[in-house]
Amino acid sequence: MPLKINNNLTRRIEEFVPIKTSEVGMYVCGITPYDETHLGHARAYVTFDIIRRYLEYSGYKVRHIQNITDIDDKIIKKSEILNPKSENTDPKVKCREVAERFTDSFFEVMDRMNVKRADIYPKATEHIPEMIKWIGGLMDKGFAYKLDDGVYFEVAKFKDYGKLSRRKTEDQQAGARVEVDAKKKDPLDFALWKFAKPGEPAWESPWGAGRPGWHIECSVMSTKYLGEQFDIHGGGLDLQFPHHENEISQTEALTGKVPWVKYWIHNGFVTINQQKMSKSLGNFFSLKDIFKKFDPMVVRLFLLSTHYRSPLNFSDAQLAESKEAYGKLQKAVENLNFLILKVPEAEAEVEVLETDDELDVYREKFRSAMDDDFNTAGAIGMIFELVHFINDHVKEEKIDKGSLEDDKRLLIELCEVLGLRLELTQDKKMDRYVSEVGLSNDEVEMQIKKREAARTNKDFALSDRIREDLKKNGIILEDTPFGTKWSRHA
RNA sequence: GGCGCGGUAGCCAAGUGGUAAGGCAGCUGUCUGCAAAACAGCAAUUCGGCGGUUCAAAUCCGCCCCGCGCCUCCA
Repeated sequence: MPLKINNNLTRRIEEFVPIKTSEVGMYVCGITPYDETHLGHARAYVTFDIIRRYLEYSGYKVRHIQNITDIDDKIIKKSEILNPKSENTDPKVKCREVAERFTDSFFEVMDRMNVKRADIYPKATEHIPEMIKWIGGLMDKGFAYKLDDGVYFEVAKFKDYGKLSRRKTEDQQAGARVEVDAKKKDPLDFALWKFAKPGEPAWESPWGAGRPGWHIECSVMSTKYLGEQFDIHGGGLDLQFPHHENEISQTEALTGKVPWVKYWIHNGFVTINQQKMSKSLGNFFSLKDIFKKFDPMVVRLFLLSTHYRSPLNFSDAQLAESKEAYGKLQKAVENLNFLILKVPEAEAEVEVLETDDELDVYREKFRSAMDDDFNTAGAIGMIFELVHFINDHVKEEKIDKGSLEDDKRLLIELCEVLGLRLELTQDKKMDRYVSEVGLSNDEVEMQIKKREAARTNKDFALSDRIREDLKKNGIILEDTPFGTKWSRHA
């Protein structure tokens, strides 16, 4: 079954056919680093991480570019708040400090969420000469004009304006909520270059010192690293208009190559109490705060439990559900690890082969869910069906080590496509546990031996007490036909 | 005013014509010294409402109700 993608440009589910046979160029709109990364950002970047991972799983080589808007009004504003005003400090340096601080923080939380790094993270400030060249080109072609506060793109000159967001200029209530700049030829015209006010960071340009407008960087940097036409461009749904619409206008106006981008993908919002989580409403939760309560993998599972285009409502109760669900996945692996150590090799080759065939069914079901516009919710359902199969399989009398290893391999494989680590987090927990509480593996094993002796002597009061004491220290004991299994739960 | 998303069990959520995945919570049973985990079973006779098309509709069409988003910086 071929991969199908909901293309926001055509508003259709389309078969995915990249421009080059086996390589995919993907550009994702990145952050403006002026504040902590929040759950809404996480949803966007986890979504595109899944798209990238699944494309790679499907055999494509993916070139993933994600920009960092390291200069803009919000960063300037923040630099003035964070640094007490000082005439001696270079505004560019002040802005860079803000951008670097929050960029570092962004990478830290994304790494914890197991989001794969893009191939390149181009920064706006490092592409100023290219942007100036583009703006000059647009001026030469008659798509741009200069006012006393900047250079603007003239929307009326670009006949396809609105093709992504399905907006007609005349239908919009221009100035409904934001005052229209009377000097602009049309309220929809947008800045390509903004002239600097005193004290603002500025770069020289043929039109005057200033900084780039918001949209130009994405056109310039995406085409620089992916070519004048490429496969996928994505970001949050809130970027569709005006940001992506404007990007299309200026790019296609300049290059004349249509379509600039073949597939447009937008992820839905995270909401709180059914309202959009956003900086402007102030109802956002930073990932760092969420991680104080929930493991990053739990957050990831939570984000993937809804299709990427649907709204996703955030609440602690929902995350708590995801935590339980994630625990069930971990439990299955723990269980397999335990049994793999205890169970002998297969006697008959035949049984192993049968298991392989059965496992393939789950892989195929998983793939067909993912092929359907990256239906992670469906794919997770399939993973749980596999877990169910494994838990059932494990109870059979004739289980052998080889088929248990096959079970584990597939479970890990599918979770890995979704970026869900099952074992590593567990290891991290153990490290943390040992360093914080100081109960070593050997000490736990010793307690278990003591308890086993007590059970043999039918001293259940003692054995239960040992189990209780360990539980207070986060060690869970479970008795199985193969002996007592233990695990740590932070 | 324009454009768009959604309404499926107590909660979350897949499913776009063939008779309701999965997760969480709950109940019953099996297993266990007791637990835990797991497994088995129960739980929506039904998919916001009303009509229509069809042998067949959560899925297609029409109308209506409700929640939300974009049109402004935003992932």
